[in-house]
Amino acid sequence: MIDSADMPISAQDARRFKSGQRIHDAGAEGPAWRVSSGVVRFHLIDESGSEPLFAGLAVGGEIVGVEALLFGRYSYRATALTDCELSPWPGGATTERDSLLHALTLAEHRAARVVALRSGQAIERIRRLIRLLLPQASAVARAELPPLRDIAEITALTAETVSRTLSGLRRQKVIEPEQPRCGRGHKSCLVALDLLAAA
Amino acid sequence: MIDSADMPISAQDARRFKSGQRIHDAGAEGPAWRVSSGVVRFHLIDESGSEPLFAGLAVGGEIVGVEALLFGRYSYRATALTDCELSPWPGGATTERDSLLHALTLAEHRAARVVALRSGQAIERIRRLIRLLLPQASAVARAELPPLRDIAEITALTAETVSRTLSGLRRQKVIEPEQPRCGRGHKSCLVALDLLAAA
DNA sequence: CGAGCGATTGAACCAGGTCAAACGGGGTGG
DNA sequence: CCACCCCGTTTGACCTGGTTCAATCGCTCG
Repeated sequence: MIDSADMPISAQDARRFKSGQRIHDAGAEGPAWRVSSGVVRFHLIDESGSEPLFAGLAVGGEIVGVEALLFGRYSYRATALTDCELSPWPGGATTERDSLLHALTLAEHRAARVVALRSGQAIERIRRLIRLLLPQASAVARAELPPLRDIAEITALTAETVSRTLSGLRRQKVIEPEQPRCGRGHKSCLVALDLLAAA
Repeated sequence: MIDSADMPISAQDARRFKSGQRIHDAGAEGPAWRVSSGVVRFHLIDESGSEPLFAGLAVGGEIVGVEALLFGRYSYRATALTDCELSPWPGGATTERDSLLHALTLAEHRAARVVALRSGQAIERIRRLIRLLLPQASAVARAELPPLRDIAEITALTAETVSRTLSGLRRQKVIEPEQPRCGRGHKSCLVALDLLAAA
């Protein structure tokens, strides 16, 4: 009612997270969320105290944290891979049944997506990930890349390999430097899609 | 009514598929299914005519082919990785809402599972896959492995590497030979779990 | 300015890929 | 019944893409 004029439906209590920010932690309580934009990354917290394992990605439209609706607690840690916006789910006006089925359909694609990000040579994996990070569709687009160690974790490569691969892409003018080196605030180079189609 | 005496609830029209058998094809019409036992493998049929790409696995309890409920057609090809049993979904007595939420929760784990199968060294991947193929829980268990090329595809290795790795495991008595070499009917070696815990 | 952290770059190494050959069992046809 | 073929598996030799280890750079923040 109050401020929902130009927002997507039922986004009144949307929450925004900046790249790298924690969304929820494994074992914590909270609602399920619908991703309205951006990319969310999941971690499986290993019981044996070792560091969290990459466990998946969710993109716009998908639901995260459903298990909390059934069991009361999240199973995974979720962090924002890119800046993103989430709203509590289910929410608003959609028919619940269709909403659920749609969510389930999207969830089926999640596995295929991460598989693709770990298939083929380093350069193919990274191109696919960059594509995923770009705002959909548009033939030429820009996006800010996450820290190399995150890219490495998702693609099952090392940060060094990612760096070398990105350098190659930069040399071929597939992506633009724009911030070649980084300091504390993790921001990496921007990307131009152009040639990326040939993945 | 004829043969449903000792079957699980709502499994009247369960269908059994033998390892390697096609369950449904991308673009075909049909119901969604619930996997009651066994492991189902998905393929994404590449539009450009190349061979199908591995796109995920579903295990007991999960729902496959939901997209057909919304769009009328399957998005993936599904084949039986192990002998398995499916029944049309939704079916029977469960509260539909809970059933959907549960399905959605399981779907969230699918991505984590395939990621794990493509993480770490060859031997770890294969151990994880074997674990997945074994009937749950039981400390010592047996299962028949799929053809090496299937294992290779799932773990993002080559059939040669899989063969060498399995030979190693056989040498270490982690798995048992039982059918070391194979002919036309693809049946591979059987497995004993015992040492598999140390994955 | 100095510390800290991520990115970059180089050099050596190795796990796994690639190519090729041989094997073995089941199925098929004679 | 036997010979042959097909196909998945096994094994070897070699090669390479990516990892590992380590040094350096650059930016940001204190």
